[in-house]
Amino acid sequence: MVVTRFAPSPTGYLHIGGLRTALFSYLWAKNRGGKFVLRIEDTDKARNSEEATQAILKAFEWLGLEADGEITYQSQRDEIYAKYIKQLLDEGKAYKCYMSKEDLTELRETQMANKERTMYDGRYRDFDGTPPEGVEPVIRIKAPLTGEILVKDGVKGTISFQAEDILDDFVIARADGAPTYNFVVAIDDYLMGINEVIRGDDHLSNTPKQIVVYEALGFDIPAFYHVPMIHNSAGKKLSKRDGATDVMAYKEMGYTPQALLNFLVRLGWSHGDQEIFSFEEMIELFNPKDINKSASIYNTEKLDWLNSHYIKNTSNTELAELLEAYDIHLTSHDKKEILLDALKERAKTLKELASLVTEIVTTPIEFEAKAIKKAFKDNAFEVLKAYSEKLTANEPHLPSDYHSLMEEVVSEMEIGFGKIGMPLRVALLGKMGGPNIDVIMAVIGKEETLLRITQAIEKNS
RNA sequence: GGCCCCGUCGUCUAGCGGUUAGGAUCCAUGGUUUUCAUCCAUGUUACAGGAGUUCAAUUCUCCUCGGGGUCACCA
Repeated sequence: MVVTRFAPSPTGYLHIGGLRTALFSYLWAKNRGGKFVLRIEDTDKARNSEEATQAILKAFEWLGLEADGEITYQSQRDEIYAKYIKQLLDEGKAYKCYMSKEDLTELRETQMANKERTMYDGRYRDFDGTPPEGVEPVIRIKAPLTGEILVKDGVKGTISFQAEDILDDFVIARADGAPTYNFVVAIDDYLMGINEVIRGDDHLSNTPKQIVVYEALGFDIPAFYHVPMIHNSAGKKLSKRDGATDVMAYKEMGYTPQALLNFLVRLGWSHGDQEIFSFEEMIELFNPKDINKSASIYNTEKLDWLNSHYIKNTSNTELAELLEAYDIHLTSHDKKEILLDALKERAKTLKELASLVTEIVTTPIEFEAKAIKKAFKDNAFEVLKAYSEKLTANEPHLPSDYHSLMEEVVSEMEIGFGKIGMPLRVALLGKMGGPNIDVIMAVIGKEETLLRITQAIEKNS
């Protein structure tokens, strides 16, 4: 069974890049009928926070990505790691290194000065003398010093590293006994049964080290898929400094989970020419072998397009519910269908949709100068008054009712349609643009329409 | 700097030796619309460069250039 994972360190909110690799992992697990598990890498106590973990979980919940099984917290697994450290020590595959931090720094500086590769010199690798006083040792793993390490990657192909280029006896446990990242990752992935690792390609150069751990412990090596980074417009790795990378910020901006997921799945992955994917289709069609090799630049133009697409294709009932979050209460409005049908094709985000609704249901307080100049000229007020009289004498309900009355005025006064449309529009909204006026009137009703016409004439006479 | 990865329209991408190099987005223009938006149509724009291999290279190889990632007792 395929088991994939997402393993964030809880140092902040869930960001776009993390979400994409999580999505890929989730999709692949579900495609294979396998499991997607979550592991919180919270070994760095200074930088981690419980709020960050909760923020990540909340984002997952919003997007409908549910992890299978219990969440694993590395901070609760010290005993497990200690056991494996002891095992390697006992087997002579790891050793205690008594080199002080100062000596290490000095060594590194010397190497840098000589333009050599900075690496541990292995001075305690075969040490069997008396340890120096007062130094708490770190544990180092005996890494192969020569030979080739192959990383079989499902995205990039097989990558060859030379041990002498990249490896030294790296630390697996700090002086305080805390295990290090490359060590625990390998152990956890193995113990959690993870056999397909999908992660950012910034981890590619860590992989040989993890392979060293896998091999020292006799673990099976999982399949790796290193997905390319998402870059900012400057072409650099997307970071929290780039703004708008908090997944939950997209909720606040009025994006739907469906649009965000669709946008992200197409960043670095494609299925022919298809652009729109339902969640079910993503699961059915996703395969990590189709992931691109090259990084992509983060640009939200397409997200806006997708979001408006999904808004247009969302039922009015559901939209009304989503708008509750913006303090717009339409769920029991009798003209809900008419209103939302007219507005949903003009909004890129739910937030925009909310403000469009507000614009219509709110009586205008101000009138745009440009609009007044263009609409309230000639006999505009005469036309508006004529329309008011028509309204008063009738009981219109549907947009078509209001429209018919406009037609009557037009034909009786022998004017063009624009002569009534424009002034009426500005009287109703205080500005140009917007949905059909008959729709607006049907939504706000006869009384409100009359009121707005009256006030428009009063305020602009 | 060492090591590793990458390089098709501005952006997201299709392509897997022979294509008028396709789609989407963006932008522009036209049509529809009383307005705006939607929608429809049309259009501009790309194989980083240079050597090979081949009858034929966007596609395979090498080099150059460019970009990125990574080099901790962080994860």
